[in-house]
Amino acid sequence: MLLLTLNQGDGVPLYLQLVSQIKALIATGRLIPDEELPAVRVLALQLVLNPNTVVRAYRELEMAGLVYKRRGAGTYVSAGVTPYTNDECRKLLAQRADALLVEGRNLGYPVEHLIVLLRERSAMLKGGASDDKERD
Amino acid sequence: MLLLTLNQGDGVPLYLQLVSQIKALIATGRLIPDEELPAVRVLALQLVLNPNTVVRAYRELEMAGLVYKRRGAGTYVSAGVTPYTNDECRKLLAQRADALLVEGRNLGYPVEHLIVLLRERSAMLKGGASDDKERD
Amino acid sequence: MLLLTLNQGDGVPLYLQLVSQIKALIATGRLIPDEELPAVRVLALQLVLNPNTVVRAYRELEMAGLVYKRRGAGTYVSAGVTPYTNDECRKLLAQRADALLVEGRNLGYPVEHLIVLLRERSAMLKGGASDDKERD
Amino acid sequence: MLLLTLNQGDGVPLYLQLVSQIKALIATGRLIPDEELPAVRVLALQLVLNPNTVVRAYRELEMAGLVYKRRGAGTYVSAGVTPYTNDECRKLLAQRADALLVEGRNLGYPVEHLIVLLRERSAMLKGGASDDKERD
DNA sequence: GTGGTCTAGACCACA
DNA sequence: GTGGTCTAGACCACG
Repeated sequence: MLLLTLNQGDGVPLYLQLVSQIKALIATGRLIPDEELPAVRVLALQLVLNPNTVVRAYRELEMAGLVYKRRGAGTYVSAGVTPYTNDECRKLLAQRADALLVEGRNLGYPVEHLIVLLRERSAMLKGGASDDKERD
Repeated sequence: MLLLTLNQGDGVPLYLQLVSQIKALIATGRLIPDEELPAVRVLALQLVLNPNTVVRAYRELEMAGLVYKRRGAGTYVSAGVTPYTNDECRKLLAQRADALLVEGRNLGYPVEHLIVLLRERSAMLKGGASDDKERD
Repeated sequence: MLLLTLNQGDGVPLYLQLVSQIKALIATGRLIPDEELPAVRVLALQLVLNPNTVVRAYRELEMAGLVYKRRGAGTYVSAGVTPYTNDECRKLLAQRADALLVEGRNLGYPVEHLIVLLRERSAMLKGGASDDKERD
Repeated sequence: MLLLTLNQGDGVPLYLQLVSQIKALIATGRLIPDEELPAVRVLALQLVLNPNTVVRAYRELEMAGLVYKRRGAGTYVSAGVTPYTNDECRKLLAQRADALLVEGRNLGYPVEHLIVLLRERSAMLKGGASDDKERD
C-alpha cells in the first residue's frame, strides 16, 4: 500500500500533493517501472478523497509521462523517465527551505539555529519515531 | 519596515501567509502592543499585491484579537496577546524542517546538501529576493 | 427560495444584513440543520448584488459556526445552533419597533399612522418590492 | 443640552445619525429658530466623537439651509425652513417600518403581532422607563 | 456545478 | 491620510 500523507488544511491542492509525492516515489525508485499504482477508487477510499481528485492526479502524472494507463487494467509506472530535472529539484527544495527560513526569521531564530534543528530532526526522522511523514 | 516574505507559488493563500507571519511577529514580541502596522495600501505596495488581500489578512488578525483598528487612524497590535512558548516555536519550525527533510530525502538530497541550500537561500532572502525563482 | 430583503440605502453593510437575516432564519428553525443554503452565485443573482458580497456573508456565518461548507458541494446549516429564545426575538423586534416609534414621534406621526404605514409596507414587501422607494 | 443618541456599531454613519436627529428636533420645534446649537467641540466631547464628525454634520445642516453660522459666535437654527417634505418623512419612516417587517418575517412574527408589539412599546415609551432614546 | 482566492478600481466614513 | 464596503470579473480546486 502506498504511503501517502495529505495535509487537508494547508491550502496546497490535494491533487498536487498527490502528484508531487508520487513523483518523489518514482524518482527515488520506491515505485519501479511497470509497477501498478493503486486503483483510483482504492486510493480515494484510503485517503478519504473524492475519486475525481485522484483521477486528476493520475491524469497529471500521465501527461507528464510518468505513468501510463491500460484500459480496464490499471495505471502503471512508466519506464525510463526522469520526473524531475535538477533545476526542478532545486526549486522544490528551495521552496521548502524558504518556508523554514521565513518562519525562522519571523520567530527570531538565526539560520544557525535552524541548521541545528535540521540536524536534530534529521536524526529523529532516521531514527524512527516522528509525528510526521513516511520513512524507509 | 515589516519583513514579510510571500511565496506566490506554493498554494498557500497569500492572506494566510500574511496572517501567520504577522501572528509570529506579534507572538514573539517583535511587534509590540499598540505598535502600528503598515497601512493597508502601504503593505500592498510593498508586497506587490492587491490592497484587498491585505485587508483580508488584517481582518483575520482583528477577529483573532491580535490587532485592533481605529477608523481613519490605522491598525495596531493588541495588548495582552499570549506569546508563543519556546515549545510552540520549535513545533512550528520542526514542521517546516521536516517538510524540507522529507522532500530532500525523497529527491535524494543528503542533509548536508540541504544545509548548503539553506545557507544560499538565507543569503538571497536577506539580499532582497522574495520569490521562488532561482538565481546565481 | 430564501426570503431575504436588503435595504440598500440605510447604511448597514449588505453583507451584515445578510448575516443577521440568515442568522434569524437559522435561530428560529426556518432553516434546519444540514439544509443547503442557496449557492453564492444564485443568491447574488436573486438579490442583485455581487457574488463576493454573498461570499463574505457566508464566510461570517461559517466563522460564527452557523453554517459549514463542503468544497465543490455547497453551504449547509450547522447542527446544534442554539435557537433564539422568545425573549431574544422580542428584544430584537422591540429595537426595530422603538426605532420606528421614535422616528415617527420626531416627525410628528401618531402611532396609528405608523400602523397604517406598516400595513402598507407589509403588503408591498409581500408583493415583491424590496427597495426603499415609495410606490402607489 | 441636546439629547442625541448615537449608535456606534450599526453601520449608519455617525454624522448622518447626527444630521437626521437634529433635523427631527428642528422639524418638531424642539429646536427653535435662532436657537444656538452646541459648539462643535462641546458636542464632540459629549458624544465622544471626533470633532470633525460634528463639523461635517453641521456643514450638511448648513448646506440644507437648516442652520446658519456666525463666525466667532456659533451655529444657529434657521428660521422658516421645512427640514423634510412629506415624501421625505414617509421615506424615512418606510425604512424603519421595513426594518421591523423584515426582522419580524425572519423571526416568524406575523404583521399583526408586530402591531401589537408596536402599541406596547409606544405605551412604554410614553409612560417613561425605556432602555432607549429620548422622551418629551 | 460548487466554493476560494485574487486583482483592479470604485466610492464612503472618519481623523 | 486611514480603514470599510462593494462591484466586476479573472482563474483555481473540487464533486
